[in-house]
Order: sequence, then structure tokens, then C-alpha cells
Amino acid sequence: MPSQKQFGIEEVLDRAMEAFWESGYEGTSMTRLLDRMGIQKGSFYATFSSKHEVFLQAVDRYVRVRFSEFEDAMAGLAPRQAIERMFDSVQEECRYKSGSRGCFVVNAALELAPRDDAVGEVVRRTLKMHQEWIAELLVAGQEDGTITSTGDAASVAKALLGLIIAMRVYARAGMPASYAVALRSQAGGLLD
Amino acid sequence: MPSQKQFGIEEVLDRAMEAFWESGYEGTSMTRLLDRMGIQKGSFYATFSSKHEVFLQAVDRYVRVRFSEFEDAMAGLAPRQAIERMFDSVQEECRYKSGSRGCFVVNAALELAPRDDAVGEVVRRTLKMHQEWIAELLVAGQEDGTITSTGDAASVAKALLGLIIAMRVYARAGMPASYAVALRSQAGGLLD
DNA sequence: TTCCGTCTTGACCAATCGGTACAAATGCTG
DNA sequence: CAGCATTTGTACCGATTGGTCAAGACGGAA
Repeated sequence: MPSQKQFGIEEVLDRAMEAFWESGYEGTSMTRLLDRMGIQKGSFYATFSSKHEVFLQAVDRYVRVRFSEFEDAMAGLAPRQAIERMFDSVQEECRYKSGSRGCFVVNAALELAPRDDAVGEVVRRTLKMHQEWIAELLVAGQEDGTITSTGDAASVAKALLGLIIAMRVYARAGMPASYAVALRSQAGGLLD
Repeated sequence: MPSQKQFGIEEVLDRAMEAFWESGYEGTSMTRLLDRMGIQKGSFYATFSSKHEVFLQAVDRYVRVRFSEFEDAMAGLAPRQAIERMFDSVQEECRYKSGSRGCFVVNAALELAPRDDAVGEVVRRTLKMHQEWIAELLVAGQEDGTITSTGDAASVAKALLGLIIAMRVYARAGMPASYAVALRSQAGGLLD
């Protein structure tokens, strides 16, 4: 077929991400990974240097795609509504199928962060970024009066992000949807 | 040395737990596992039936030991103080070394729950138990007036447990101690 | 049509995976 | 002391691990 790349790198990376997301790094063998990516060993090693490298690129892509989806969905919303919307969308995502995959970044963090500096680095940067993003919304909400919370924005942001993380841990653990609902409703308590 | 068991099963199980706790199930090879347990392959398979079985027993032991430690530490405390103490102890545990191992149950959940029913079952039972335990404290605290929260105890308990989970996720991801502190302080906000 | 570059296919690699088997060493117990 | 259960050490198993390599099939550009 050749002379030009036959598979889109991003498309193939998306499928790698799905595989890693479901089964983790060690849990996804090269055989299954190639199967899911739909390419051959030869093409794989001609494009990426190693399984580890693909994993890093998959995490990176996940973060970029997810975050821009978030920003798009909340563009133009008032600060408080944006935060509520964020929780709604995570809750919805946790509900739609009992076997949720959780959050790829959190999965990666727990599996690899302690022994893989590259992964740890990406994870920490991502969590920090997300926390700062929430904190900015909080400050804006405090200024326009829709958020009456007393605590400082950075602390509340860390707690809100914590609740989001917990929602996705509950989901991957297979807990009932009532857990996601509870977290979503309690999040409101941190805003006033 | 024999004719009687030379190694204590619980002692050896403790060391297996440490190894799994640090590196996960797939990330701990039999070679390293035996090394950490300090026994030989022969003794291993004479005592346990498989790596998977040991993992399950390690999780089980972790839950039993941890939970009874919790209950001991909070025996005799007033409900609200018990909850605050719980957060203090988790926060302290997250702080004392930068490379925290997080929570063994949560680590196991994210790695295996979606594809290992036995693990999933234990994880869900444990989370539910912990949530109910917190909920009971909340009800007691609402009755004696030290907790003025409006929401129903079950919901708040799910959120508080979520914050504890998040603290340990942050810790394993290597986030700064300020994250644990923030979560601990925001937890108070859910009680009044 | 020829050629170049890419992809496919499959054989192959050493290393390691979890697990088995067994003889030899060991030390309590009767 | 003899008997016996248990540990140890090692050799071994087939399967799978992540990764390499080369031969050939194919398509676009010249």
C-alpha cells in the first residue's frame, strides 16, 4: 500500500490509549497492544521506539484531548456553572456503563508513578494544571459572588479535584452510581 | 529446619503485602516476591496455591489489620473527634515520606478490579464497609450536635471517604504535602 | 516501466514469566 | 537414635515477554 504512511499516527495512538486505559501498562502485552492498534510489529517499531514510549505518548495525547474537550464544553459559562458542569460531565461518564475505565492519568499514576519518573512527571504536571484551572474558576466565582466559600481557592480546588479523582476511582472499582451522585452533590457544599 | 513450620504465615504474608503494595500485582514478579518474602519457591507453593491467591490473602490481611488499627486508635473518641483523627492519621501517613505507597486497596482496585472479579469483590466490600463506618460516626455526631452538616450521612460519608482516597492517590502520585493538607482542612467543611 | 519507500508477514531472539518436581539438608519428636 | 515433616536449592517446564530482522508485496512518483 505504501510510499506514504498508511495509518494515521493519532488514530493508532488513540487505540493504544484505549488498550492501556483498560488494562494498564503491564497488563497490556505487546501482542494485545498491536492487536488493538491494528498494525504490525514492524510498523510499530518503525514508528515508535518502544512500548514505554507509546505509553508516554498515549498519556500525553489523553491529557491534551481531554483537557481541550473540557475547555470547549465550558467556554462561555459563568465560573460556578463551569464547575458544576464539570462535575456533571464526570458523573455522567461514570454512570453510562458499569465497567468504567476511570481516569487514565490516575490509573497510570497509581501503577507507575513511584517507579517511573517520566510517567510521574507527566502525572504531577497534569494534576497541578487541572488544580490551577479549577482555582482560577473559583477566584472568578468568588469575585462575581456566585461562590460564597470562605476557604482559599487553592485549597478548595485541591479538594474538588480530589472529589473528581475519587469519582473515577469509585467508577473503576465498580461501585454503585450512588457514590458518584453523592460526590457530585457534596461538591456543592465546598462552594458555599 | 523442619518438622514444624519455620516461617510464620502472617509474617511472610506481611512481606508479600509490602511488595505488592509498592509495585502492584503484575509489577511484582515471582522472583522479586519470593525474595521479599524470604522463602523459597518450594515452601511458597507448599503453603499457597498461586501468586494470585497470595495477593488475595495479602489484600484481605491488609484490610483486617488496617481496619482494626483504625478502630483501636479511635476507640473512646467522640464521633467528630474520631473523624478528625482519621484524617489526621491518613495525612500524617502521606507526609512522612515523599514516596508514599498510597492505599493498597485503591492500588489493587485500579489495577485489577475491572478484570479480576475476586479482587473487585473484596475492594467493593471494603469501600462499602468503610463508608458505612464513617456514616455511623456521622449520625452519632449529628445526634450529639458536634456535626451540624445538613446532608444525609450516607452522602457525606461517601464524600469523606472520597477525600481520603484522593489523599492517598495524591501521595502515591508524589504530589506535594500541601495537597494532603488542603484535603484534610476541606474535609471539615463537609461536617458543618 | 522502473524504482523507491513503506507496510506486511513471519521467523527468530534471549530473557523472563508463573509453576512443577525432586533430591538433599535439616531439625523437631517419639 | 530413628522417623518424618519441612525447608532448601536447583533444574526444569512450556508459554509469553519486549524486541529484532529480513524477505517480499504493494503503491506512488519518475
